[in-house]
Amino acid sequence: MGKHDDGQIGVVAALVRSTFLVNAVYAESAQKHGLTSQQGQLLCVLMAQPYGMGELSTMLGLAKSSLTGLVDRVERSGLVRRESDPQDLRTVRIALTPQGSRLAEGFYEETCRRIAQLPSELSARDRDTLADLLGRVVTDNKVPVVFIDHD
Amino acid sequence: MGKHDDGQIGVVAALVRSTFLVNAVYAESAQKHGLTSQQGQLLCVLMAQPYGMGELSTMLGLAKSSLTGLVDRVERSGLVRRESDPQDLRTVRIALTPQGSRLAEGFYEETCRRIAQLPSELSARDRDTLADLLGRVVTDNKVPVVFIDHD
DNA sequence: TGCCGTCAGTTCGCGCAGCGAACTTACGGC
DNA sequence: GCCGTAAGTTCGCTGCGCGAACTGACGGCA
Repeated sequence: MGKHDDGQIGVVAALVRSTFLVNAVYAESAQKHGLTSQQGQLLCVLMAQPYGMGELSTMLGLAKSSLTGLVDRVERSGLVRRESDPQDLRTVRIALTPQGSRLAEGFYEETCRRIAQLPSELSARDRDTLADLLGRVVTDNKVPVVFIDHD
Repeated sequence: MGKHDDGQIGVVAALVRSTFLVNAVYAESAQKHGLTSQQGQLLCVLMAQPYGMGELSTMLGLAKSSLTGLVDRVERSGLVRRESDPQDLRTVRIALTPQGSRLAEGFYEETCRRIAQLPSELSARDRDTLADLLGRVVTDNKVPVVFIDHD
């Protein structure tokens, strides 16, 4: 923690400030697609597969009641659908509509492009190292898969 | 971008997911001090020195009208004060009150501690490397100093 | 069969966050 | 002294997030 002799930033400040940066880029990209950050995040999670409200609540770290509203708004935009499970009438599965799927793809693609540009000054080798180290931090801390990798 | 052969995560996903992680830790730490993330961020910025509304607006990436409300709420809690500049009666300087300064110190200290724990599985050497690489990303992209390093 | 604890999700009321448009006041040049 | 401009505020709006209370369905168990 704290500055090093050579003026290098501490790992804590680096994490916080890069978070600030990614937040801004993410929000900006979402806005260009008519979404909020939270809505974009929801769509990205649903790209993998449909989930129930409880699962989404856990993955996104939100109270169930917060999720109801978020899904409501996104459903109202026609991007998502509540599907009921005939096996268990209590549960609901949130799935992307075709329109939502298209929008999610577009948002995901642009967001990836923008975020990929952030470390563009780094060498390919350094980017790999960064991905490795950050990836280990992420897995060590059991961060839910709120953003997937595609091949 | 995309997964590597060895299952390593891509740099984009690593950035997004670590951002998600830091956001959560930051919010949790703020909450323990009776703050929201945004209020905590404001206090951290003001730890360095007082700023005008316009400067804060730029640094935090918010509209001026958004800042008015944020400062209002924090001022109402007695953490911050609007000081008027006799040289230019239009401008206002936002400064921490003694109470706000104490709270900011406590919040900052705990947040640093928590965030420092995130890469605790990494070797000291790897943490340094991570700090270096992320620090370069941050400076390359001209992220405002929303979180400082102390020695 | 009927009851009851539990689980999934929603509703409600609240305060915070963020925005743009319109406004107020002060500064400073001419 | 006037006018363009700059700094902040106000207003009305939507979205976000929470906890407490509620509804309805499931499933065990007698």
